[in-house]
Amino acid sequence: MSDFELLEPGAPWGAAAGGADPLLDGLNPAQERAVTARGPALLIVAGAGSGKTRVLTHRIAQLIRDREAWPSQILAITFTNKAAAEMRERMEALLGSGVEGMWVSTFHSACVRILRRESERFGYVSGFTIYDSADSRALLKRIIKELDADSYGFTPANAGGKISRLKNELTSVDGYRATMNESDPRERLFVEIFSMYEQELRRANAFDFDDLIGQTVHLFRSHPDVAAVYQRRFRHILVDEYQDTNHAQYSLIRELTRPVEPEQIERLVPPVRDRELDASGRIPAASLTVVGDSDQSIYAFRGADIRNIVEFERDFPGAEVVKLEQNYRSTQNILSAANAVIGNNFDRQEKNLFTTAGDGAKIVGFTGYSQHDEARFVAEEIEDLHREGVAYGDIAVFYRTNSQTRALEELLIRSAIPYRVLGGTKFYERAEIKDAMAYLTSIANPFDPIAWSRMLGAPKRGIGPMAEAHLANFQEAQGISFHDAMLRAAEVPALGPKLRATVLELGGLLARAARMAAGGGATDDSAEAAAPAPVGEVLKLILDETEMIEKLRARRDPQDDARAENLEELLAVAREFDAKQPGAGLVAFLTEVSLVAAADDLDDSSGTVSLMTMHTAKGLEFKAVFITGVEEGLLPHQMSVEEVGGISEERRLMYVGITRARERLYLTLASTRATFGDVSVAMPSRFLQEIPEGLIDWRQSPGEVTSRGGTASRALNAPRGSGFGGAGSGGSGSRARDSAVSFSGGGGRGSGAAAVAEPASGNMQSALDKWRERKRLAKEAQAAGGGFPNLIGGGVRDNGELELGPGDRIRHEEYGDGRVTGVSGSGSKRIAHVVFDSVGERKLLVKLAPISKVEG
DNA sequence: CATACGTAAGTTTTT
DNA sequence: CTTACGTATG
Repeated sequence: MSDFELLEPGAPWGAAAGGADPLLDGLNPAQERAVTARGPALLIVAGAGSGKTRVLTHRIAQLIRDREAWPSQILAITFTNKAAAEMRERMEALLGSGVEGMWVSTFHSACVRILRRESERFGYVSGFTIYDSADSRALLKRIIKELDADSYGFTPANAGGKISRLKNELTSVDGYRATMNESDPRERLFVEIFSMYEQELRRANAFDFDDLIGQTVHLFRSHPDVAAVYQRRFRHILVDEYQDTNHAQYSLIRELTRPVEPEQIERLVPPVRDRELDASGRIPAASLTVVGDSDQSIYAFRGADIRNIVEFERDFPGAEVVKLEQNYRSTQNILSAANAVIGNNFDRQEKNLFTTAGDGAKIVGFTGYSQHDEARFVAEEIEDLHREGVAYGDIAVFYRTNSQTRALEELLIRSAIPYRVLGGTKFYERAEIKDAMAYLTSIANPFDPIAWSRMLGAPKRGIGPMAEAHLANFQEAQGISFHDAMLRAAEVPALGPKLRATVLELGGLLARAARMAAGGGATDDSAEAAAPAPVGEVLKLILDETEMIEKLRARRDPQDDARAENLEELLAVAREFDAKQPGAGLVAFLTEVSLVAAADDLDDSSGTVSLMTMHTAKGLEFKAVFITGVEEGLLPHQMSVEEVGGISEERRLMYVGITRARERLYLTLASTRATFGDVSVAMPSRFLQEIPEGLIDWRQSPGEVTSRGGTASRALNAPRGSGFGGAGSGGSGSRARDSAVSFSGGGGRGSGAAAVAEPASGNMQSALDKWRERKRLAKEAQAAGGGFPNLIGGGVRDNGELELGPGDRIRHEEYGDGRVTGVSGSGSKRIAHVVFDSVGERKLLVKLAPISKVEG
């Protein structure tokens, strides 16, 4: 085993180096204990930013360095693939060599790996497809239609949700049938759907997401000899984010940490040596380390069970618990806010994060009139931060729901701020990408009806539902693959000569591509026994032969151009995969694509602002963080308000968001929010009131902004009563900047009119200026067609041809007049640098900014 | 069988 | 305001 080479003599450090262990250098006592503790089980309660990744990597490094374990005996479970890659990298840096054989991966990746090795044992083939939620829904749609279950209120979404929940609880069809209410016809129908769904998955040689975990557990339970292989191999199992494990994942860990009984031992290969055994003749259970923080449990909706961590000591007798409470990430102000918010959850263990980093800047609060106003503030602040020297890559914008990205993106584009949206409508969810991927999936798994059916229809080639049904019937009757069925299209009488030719041609293409992908067998026209072709080449063949890209380009919809580009991007991704993992093969590529998580897209070196949901943000950190939409109904989300424990979970989400920030934290909201057509009133989130007043510097407090969203003048005269208690309404820390005006002192709540009527406590002149400014903005917004002070006019602007050069005077709808100092970039990405008379320097995307040239 | 157009419905968070 | 789905038309 090459593992021995890890410990080269003369390595810069080592256990024998004398004096302090470099792996413990700079750790606090709790962290040190978490690294050095040995025993059957260890729970590391790691508050946000307490250095748990460091502890985890150092712990593993120590195990390997001191020869307590080979890398191949370690299984480390992380929450995302990116975290896994990072951990592996840090480990290699610590040990100064590779860590081949060590499994560092997500639950899902680890399980796929096991299933691919062992799938034959229960009737699957190694090339099985992994169905994403869309595929599952497609399958359920057919089933529900076939059973006429929609008249009972079943939809692919609700049935899929219920099945997913059951699978996370490891409940099988039979298990559910045994406990259900027999007299409820709806229940019986559901069992029918569930049962058919499982049957179809099996026929399709496919697993859904939840199966990956559940079937692995099932495999271990039904095949103790298989389980023994992994129980013996993994001597140290480490699980990160343990608070978000569900029952299936918990059970998997349980299975893996069982001792190997004597009756399994003799069959193990390579033979078990005596020193692997304990006194009772068993291979002792693996040592388990879990890291988690129950305050950061935010995945209850997908079955995460907080009890897994709360009851850890009961589950694993002899467990040691180490608490990490010192925070190395955030300033005291940020931590105080986080502690204050989470302190309102009643059912938690008392825990207080502290830091020695100092107070730092105050948290900045801002209330916009609309989400556009809010987004504008975010964009401006990002520009200011950037001017201060904060890199774009150190800034993140969080939100509760993906739909909030729209307004933010619009403003970021116009401000020429480079940004990236993580998650959301992901690349691999785009129709054209799924179309192309369907070919690859079908090649890897010719029994997959979902991929096959998608492939038939894209691009359009005259094969419709009828032809598909005939072929599918033939396939089923013959018990052959879809590909073979296509090659025998001549035996399907219902197909006309034209269709038959089309089907045969497509079948031929698939056969050719499949031979390429499989390699090995010499084909009739080439004598050499080829190695499996790179994925990129297979995909290239598909794209060329189907002319998917050309067909898109031939249309004149500009959206189709973007789709064509996406396909080219996919080809680049495939080639990159080939270069990175030569010879890994098609199935490996498909697996990787299936299991990418939203946060995996994050590229630290990209130099862009990152936009993401607060769920995606878990485990990440940024120098500056904006939490947007801090409103009742959004955060906490309306849906969660009625759920039991919903508010607590939302509060944890807020806590996770706050604790991502290292130095600067912004909390923003809007007083009105547009959904669909109309505008609804938004009230400040209850979580805002839980943050001590003195921690927040309100640039514009909720009290200053009407909840009625009329014109600006009405806004100023409207009564305050937005339902917001005293907590933030008295922003005292007004900075001398354009949008910062404090109208009232801290106790000014309840006075009928804001601003103009009560300028005494503020600065009369600035209040009046502000009022004029708002009025002007409101007028402009109305002229632009909005019924309320939507500060951005509707419609897509295109200044494409606008010629600008240094010295030109321009007028901006929002910032007023200014002078161009320079233009950079080219084409649609031309950026004008403008010094505005009112707000100073701004960078604007010429194509989209609301500007016009002023005759000079 | 494909396209074009109309209408209805729907927005929590994700591996 | 979008997206998905159904219907009428080529």
